[in-house]
Amino acid sequence: MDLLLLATLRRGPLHGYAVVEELRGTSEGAFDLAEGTVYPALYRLEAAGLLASTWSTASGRRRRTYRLTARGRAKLARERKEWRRFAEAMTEVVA
Amino acid sequence: MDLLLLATLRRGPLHGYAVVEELRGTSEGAFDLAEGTVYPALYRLEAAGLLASTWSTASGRRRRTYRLTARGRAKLARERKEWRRFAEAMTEVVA
DNA sequence: GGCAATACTTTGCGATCCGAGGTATTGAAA
DNA sequence: TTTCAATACCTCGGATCGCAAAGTATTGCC
Repeated sequence: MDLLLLATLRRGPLHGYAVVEELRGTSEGAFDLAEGTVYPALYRLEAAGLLASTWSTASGRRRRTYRLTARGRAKLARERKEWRRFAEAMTEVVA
Repeated sequence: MDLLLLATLRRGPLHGYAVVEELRGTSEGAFDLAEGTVYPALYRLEAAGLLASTWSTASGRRRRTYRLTARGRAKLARERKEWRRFAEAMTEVVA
């Protein structure tokens, strides 16, 4: 989840709902994450200092927009490495 | 976990402890799973009818040897497909 | 005799995913 | 004009699960 969210925000800030839709889109439905999953995960990442958020209003709806912090970018880099290592090991075992 | 264990047993039966060692080996330490993880997972898979086990004794030590059932093989095939789909989606998002 | 390795078991904590329900606003359809 | 889908957020509770930790028992080496 952490990697998923950090990666989704790597191209620029997005608000929570947009993150959900982005993930539904780019993964062709493979990651159809419930809001009850994504929102708490975003809070967690912000609490950990990996994301920062700001409130705004667009067409009468309040939005909370998240962006990567420096630590978030560093974490993303680590997580990507870890994912590659994991995927390789899986391929090795499952092959 | 399920995929990991089913895949490890696809070449033939192994007893629990051997499964742990096998996973440590083929993944070059990437999957250093605690026994408290593997044994309960094996019980779960057996309870689900995906594995079957038989007791034996080798050099004074009792062993529980697991093998894939027909349903286990079917499950393995499904899980492999699912893994590939997941890995592709991850690559798409993380790329 | 002691200690590492083999082999299996159980308990309990912490993390986390998700379904389900809730609030509020906008805009289009009926 | 009322209703409903879509947008956008929040929160609770159940269920699962990985793992650390501790325990039992045997063999075999030092």
